[in-house]
Amino acid sequence: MPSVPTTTGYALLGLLHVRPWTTYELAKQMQRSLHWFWPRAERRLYDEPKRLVAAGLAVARREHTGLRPRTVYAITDAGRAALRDWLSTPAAGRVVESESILRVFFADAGSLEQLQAGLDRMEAEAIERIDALAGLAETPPDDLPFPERGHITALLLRLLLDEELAVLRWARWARGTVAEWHGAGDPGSWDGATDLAATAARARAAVRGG
Amino acid sequence: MPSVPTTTGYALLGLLHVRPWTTYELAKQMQRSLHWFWPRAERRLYDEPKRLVAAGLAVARREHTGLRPRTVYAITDAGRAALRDWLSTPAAGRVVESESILRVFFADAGSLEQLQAGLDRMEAEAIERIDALAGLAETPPDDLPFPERGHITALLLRLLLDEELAVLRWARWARGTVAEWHGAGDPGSWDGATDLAATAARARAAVRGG
DNA sequence: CTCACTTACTGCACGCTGCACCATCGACGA
DNA sequence: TCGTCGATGGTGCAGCGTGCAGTAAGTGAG
Repeated sequence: MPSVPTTTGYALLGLLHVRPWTTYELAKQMQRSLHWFWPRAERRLYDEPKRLVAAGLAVARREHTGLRPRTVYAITDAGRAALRDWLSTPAAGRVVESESILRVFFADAGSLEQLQAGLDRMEAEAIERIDALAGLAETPPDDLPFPERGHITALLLRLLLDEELAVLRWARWARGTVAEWHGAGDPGSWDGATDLAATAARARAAVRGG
Repeated sequence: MPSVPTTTGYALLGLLHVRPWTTYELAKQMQRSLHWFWPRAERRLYDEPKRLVAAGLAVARREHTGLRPRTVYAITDAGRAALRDWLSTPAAGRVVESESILRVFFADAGSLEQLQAGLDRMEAEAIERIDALAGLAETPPDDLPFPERGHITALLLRLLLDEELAVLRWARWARGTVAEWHGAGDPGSWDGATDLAATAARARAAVRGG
């Protein structure tokens, strides 16, 4: 028996709370917005709504475009109630998965050039993501699909942009730092311990300084 | 046929490159370090090394503690070569999964109190993680398990701490901001659009300013 | 009319998780 | 000496989730 609903189910329910969508629209919307903090493959979005319907949290309506069928999902009152309740339950912790960081962690198994290429790639990825997020942020309020949700979008985009900026700044700093190393396993005269102590002190101060 | 090896397989191979480990030690080590950027359940670490052995990238040695058997894994030359080659392949993009952010995104389906509790929870989680990371960072160099890898640890801890600090600062700012809202769906007189435009401009400037 | 792109899905192998379950070892106190 | 508790060292299984291949119809540009 599946655990009705999963977090992904609630994510879909949240979208349905805004308005009804076809499965395809749900999938696209997922890529455009939820993708940044709840990435799920398109494949998932063809099974999950069926479970919401089975649980009575949504209803499906079969429609047609010419001969081609399509399914439109809408939230039910039970669905709205479930969504509201879910917002009070404890959230799972934040998860970061990064192959790039993993490669940095094992950099001493390879060459300095490999490490530098990885850092360049991380900087480029951060810039790409910042460009995309800034593009979303610069959408004039009149063009927003759901202007009544603009304040929430503003809140979130600031978080996402700040996270990416932290990665970007780090990548540039790291690139400059490793440029002075003698190899991936040999930092030359760079004093990592002192730098790290300063970082830790800065972090402790930020925590206190709240 | 499995795709030998998966990224998790290379992660294990990277650990074996440092020294041989028992499965149990691999699992614990995974929780302590890789967990921050390549989280995998302990369960996985009992199957994955077997595949490395099957592929000839590692060897297993059965040992005994009294009657209880245990398996010690070590990397092979083929394993070292595979790891080196992997470091040159393109990395998958960074993935962030956060139920907390998801709940903020759908905050207008609930109450202002629910949103505020979520933000408090995010701040607390960030502080927890910063404490843990700062604790690692403050380990005196003499106590490091692998002092020859200290420069890499210093690089990484700075990234992880900077990311968490960005979340912490945002959570505090967001908490102050929503305190003036009239409801989760009603920002009162708060001008999110202007704030967002400023954030976007700041981000664009940071990208250029490299 | 053709071709490329979008819309709208299904099947399947495999990665991965969480939980339940099993068993031994070592240290500690009653 | 016995009980028991935490660390060690695993396996089985249901179910979530991904990526890719495959199928098919609508739509617009040239």
